[in-house]
Amino acid sequence: MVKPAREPAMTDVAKLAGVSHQTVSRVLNGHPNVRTRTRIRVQAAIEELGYRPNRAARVLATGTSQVIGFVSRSSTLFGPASMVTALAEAALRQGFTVNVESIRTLDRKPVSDAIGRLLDQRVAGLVVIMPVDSANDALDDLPEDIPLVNVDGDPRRPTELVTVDQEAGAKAATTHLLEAGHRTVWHVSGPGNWFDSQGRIAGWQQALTDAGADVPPVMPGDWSAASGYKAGQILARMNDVTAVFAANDHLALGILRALHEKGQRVPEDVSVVGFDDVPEAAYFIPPLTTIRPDFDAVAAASLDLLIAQIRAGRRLGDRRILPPTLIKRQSVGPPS
Amino acid sequence: MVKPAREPAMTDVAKLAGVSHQTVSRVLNGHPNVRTRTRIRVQAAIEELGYRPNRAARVLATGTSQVIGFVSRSSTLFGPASMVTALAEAALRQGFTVNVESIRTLDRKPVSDAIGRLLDQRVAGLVVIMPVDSANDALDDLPEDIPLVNVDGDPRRPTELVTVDQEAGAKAATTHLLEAGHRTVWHVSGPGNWFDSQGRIAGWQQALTDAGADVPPVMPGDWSAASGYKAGQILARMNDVTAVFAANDHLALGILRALHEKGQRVPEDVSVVGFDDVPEAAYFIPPLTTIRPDFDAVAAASLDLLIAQIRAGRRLGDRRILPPTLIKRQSVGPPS
DNA sequence: TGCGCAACTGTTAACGTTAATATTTGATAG
DNA sequence: CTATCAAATATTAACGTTAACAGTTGCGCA
Repeated sequence: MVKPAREPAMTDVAKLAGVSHQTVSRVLNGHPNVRTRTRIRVQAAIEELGYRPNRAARVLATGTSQVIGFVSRSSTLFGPASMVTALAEAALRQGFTVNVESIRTLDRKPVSDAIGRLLDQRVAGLVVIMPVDSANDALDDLPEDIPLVNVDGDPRRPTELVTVDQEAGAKAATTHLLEAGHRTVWHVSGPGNWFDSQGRIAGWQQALTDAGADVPPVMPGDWSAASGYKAGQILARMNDVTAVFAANDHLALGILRALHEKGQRVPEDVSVVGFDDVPEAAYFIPPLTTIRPDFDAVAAASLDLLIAQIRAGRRLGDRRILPPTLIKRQSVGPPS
Repeated sequence: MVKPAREPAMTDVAKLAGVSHQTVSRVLNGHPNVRTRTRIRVQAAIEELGYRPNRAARVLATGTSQVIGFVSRSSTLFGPASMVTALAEAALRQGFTVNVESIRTLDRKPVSDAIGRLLDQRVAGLVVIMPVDSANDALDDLPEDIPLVNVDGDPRRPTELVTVDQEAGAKAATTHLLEAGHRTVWHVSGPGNWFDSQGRIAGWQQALTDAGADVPPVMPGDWSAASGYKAGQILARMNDVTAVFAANDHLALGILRALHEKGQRVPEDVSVVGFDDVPEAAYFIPPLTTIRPDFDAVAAASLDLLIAQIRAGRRLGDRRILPPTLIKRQSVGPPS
């Protein structure tokens, strides 16, 4: 008579293999000092019973899991959305799994709660995307010793940080436009409370002042094509605008459309550069010159830093600033 | 002397409150038959110690967790990417958390492995996005009684299914074009092994035959703007093409660009309709008429079905086919 | 043949919950 | 005042692992 009511546990395997459950545990965890013959017998028993170790029991016994907690604002923004899957995949390669807490707003309270829920599950470490100030504050509530990587966080904060070099990217974009012969470059920015926005504004300003060019006022946007479109309508009316650096590709898309509607040709009348290199950017009208951050590299670096901390059992204060690449397409040309 | 080495456990709370740990458990789980006075005392003790229950122990004791497993191909496609966050958020509202297994390919083996890892963690249920056949097969390996919802899966398979009504959407798109006066409508499709593609092709054909219109050959694409561009170049060369239904917005973007390059105006010379209503679609040149599926609703429905199963303790065979909406913009007009 | 020591294996006790069962308390009816 | 019974609380035993330690083998060497 079979009794399939309960899933096989370690003791069942042990009985079948004629060893103690501890030996099964040793085989499972690759401990040395197990005779090859017994190892094989145990593995056969595992196979035969279709035994799978119970994670919860392991977590309880060891006090830690092979799970990484991930906190981010729920969003269909290209960057964050790519991060979830890239991270989950990178984690898998290292034998970890990812638990996602997706929150609506980046205020301190919800972020704190989300982190709390993850800690309750004894996650081995945390990767958080905290691109604005309010969210970063929540990190103060954390215990000191939990491994943590902050993606796109406050560069001034002394946590482990992984981020794209926003300033370098913005500089490259701006310089590229100046080198094409433009006297100055306008900028349509992201939301002011995002560190990414701040970095891109800083890089743009830097490039302009380095070149001795005028620094026009920042046109504020919010990452959306809609806000790019609004800014674009204003820019299209001013006849001294020949070059625009948009803080991301969607803003650029809105700008392209506004320029098109006002009869301004790109790049003949106005040159445009974006940021992100979304997969569609190459098919905008015209194909968009843009800055490409490597999101896979960000995910991989985040995981590297996190796993190093997990191994070390403490924070390491490491950080990675990844340089983005300028992708030249047809939206940039000399001024006419 | 304080000993903060160990985190407070239920017994610590019990001691402080002067009750047994079982009473603490009862308070925590909202069981009846606890005197108000003791409840308050226990809660005070919990507060004072900063006690947080250990999930792993609970999972071990109950045999189930408040975690939902999510399996999907790692991808930055708009649909799937939106689903992760939408689902995580919906889950949170119901007191669940989401564990993501993101895999590179939808072959049977990796899908099976991913599901296995989730089962090891005793997830309460599974939400899987299995838009192609090979992946669906992996579902056969599952135990019968684990709650499961299949998003975008095989409509012919007898699992709980949540999906957008692809046929209805495609029909609406095609009919909209026919009603604008076009004699027929061309279709640039998604990859042939996706159920979504199949449904959209079927709906498009149906609408055409219902209207007694010619059914042109399907132009195959792969969801990418690049493949849309290629198809668009071919379409632009044929002078009897006046209307195109693209299987998604990115394909449509590529088509728009190809038409633009060949000097074909949209919508004067050719009308185009997309599918998905990505946030940028309203800023294409021209703004794209498209079909909008409600991804939040898909996520919410998935969770509803899953939770119903979890409560019932078995599969229920329920399914939800959600109707999408036609969003009219400026890429459609009468033939000239 | 037996000694010693490493290699291997087994035994027992955690880990922190919930479930099942036992006990105490307190109110109510007689 | 007590018997009864429900409500409230306590006790004990799982759940399935790993850790710590104890015990047993077997081999090389004297």
